[in-house]
Amino acid sequence: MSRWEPNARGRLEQAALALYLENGFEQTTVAEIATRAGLTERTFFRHFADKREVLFGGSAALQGLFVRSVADAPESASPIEAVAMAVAAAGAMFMERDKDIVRQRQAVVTAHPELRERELIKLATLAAALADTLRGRGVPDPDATLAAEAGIAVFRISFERWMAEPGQSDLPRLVRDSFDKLKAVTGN
Amino acid sequence: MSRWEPNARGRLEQAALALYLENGFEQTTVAEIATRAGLTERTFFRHFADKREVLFGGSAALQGLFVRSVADAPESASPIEAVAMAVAAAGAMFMERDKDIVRQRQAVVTAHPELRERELIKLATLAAALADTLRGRGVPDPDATLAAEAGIAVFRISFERWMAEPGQSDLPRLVRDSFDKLKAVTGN
DNA sequence: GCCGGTGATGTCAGTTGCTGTCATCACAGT
DNA sequence: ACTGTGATGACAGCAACTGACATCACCGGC
Repeated sequence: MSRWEPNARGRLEQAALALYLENGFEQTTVAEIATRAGLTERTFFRHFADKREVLFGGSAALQGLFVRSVADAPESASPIEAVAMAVAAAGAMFMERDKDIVRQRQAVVTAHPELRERELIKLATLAAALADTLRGRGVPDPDATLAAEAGIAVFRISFERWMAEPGQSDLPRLVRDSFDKLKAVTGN
Repeated sequence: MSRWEPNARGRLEQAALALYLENGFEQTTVAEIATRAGLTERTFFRHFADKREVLFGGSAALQGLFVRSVADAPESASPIEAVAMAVAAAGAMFMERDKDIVRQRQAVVTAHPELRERELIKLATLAAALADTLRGRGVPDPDATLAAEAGIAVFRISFERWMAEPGQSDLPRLVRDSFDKLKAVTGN
């Protein structure tokens, strides 16, 4: 038997989500999270920069998927098409997960402004990375930034609608619909 | 002579901006800000909810201007046109201010992730208010949300470009250009 | 099979953001 | 002159976060 139980980070994430759901974000203390995970407060801060970050462990992987999708899009694809493919791919990724857990996490985040702040900066960082990848494909600014920001906006809106729907609705399809709506709204 | 110097709030705002510029955001303590303003830490927190909020005193007025502009747009205006008018009006407002101070404030905000978080949630709130006003004009979702989000994205990008330019460039014009670019990028 | 390095954790003390509570006292209205 | 009010100060306290140092199973080399 090893000295420590494995997956300390995962245990902290689970404990945090559970406690945030049960008692609310501000009411739960980092010490409580750590204790429930069988660790100490200091160890929590070795795994996560702050009390909010524990809910955003997956953002790096999401950004990687986004960036790879844009980079791998066919040369012939326009900027907005490349972005749309990436957003659809990200949507597909979310559909592979347990929707209840995704929903729980999202409920906590949207219920607490401090967590919404963190989510917004994650999405902004994602948009910046997307724009950067587009520039790498030779797309000039402001086109690159605009396409990236528009893509993230569509992603957010589609994700929200997906959460709101009860069954196993098709997220990539919602994404495509929202892109069409955006096209219509911006000028036709 | 009155018991207290007038404009405590304004003094706190000035002191905070100066200290954030001189020493950085994390390095300056609230006690220092209060002392420079001739007040106490406790009084700071009576005027501002937290250490970040002191830089965002103008956001309520900005949101008011946005919402009023959309509400007052002619009935014949499409959602995106109404939003574009509001963004242009906001741009005009910024041009009436001392660009150096605006630039200083923005430099501090963009240099510190915590402050960027706060800025992002202010803009998100603004977008939500905008969407709400559009719905009040009879625009259904997701069109209202998409138009609002697109408008805020354009605002952000135009504002950034305006900050980057040296002279007294025309912000409302940058806004119109960005809207045209968005239209082109999304495929129209 | 022992041995020193390593990495994840624990312990503890300290700073700072932020809050609750009560006291103070110029000012305005009566 | 009397009293209520509002902005402030004073003080105590909690929780987030950090730095410094100790511990000790495990791993690789010998």
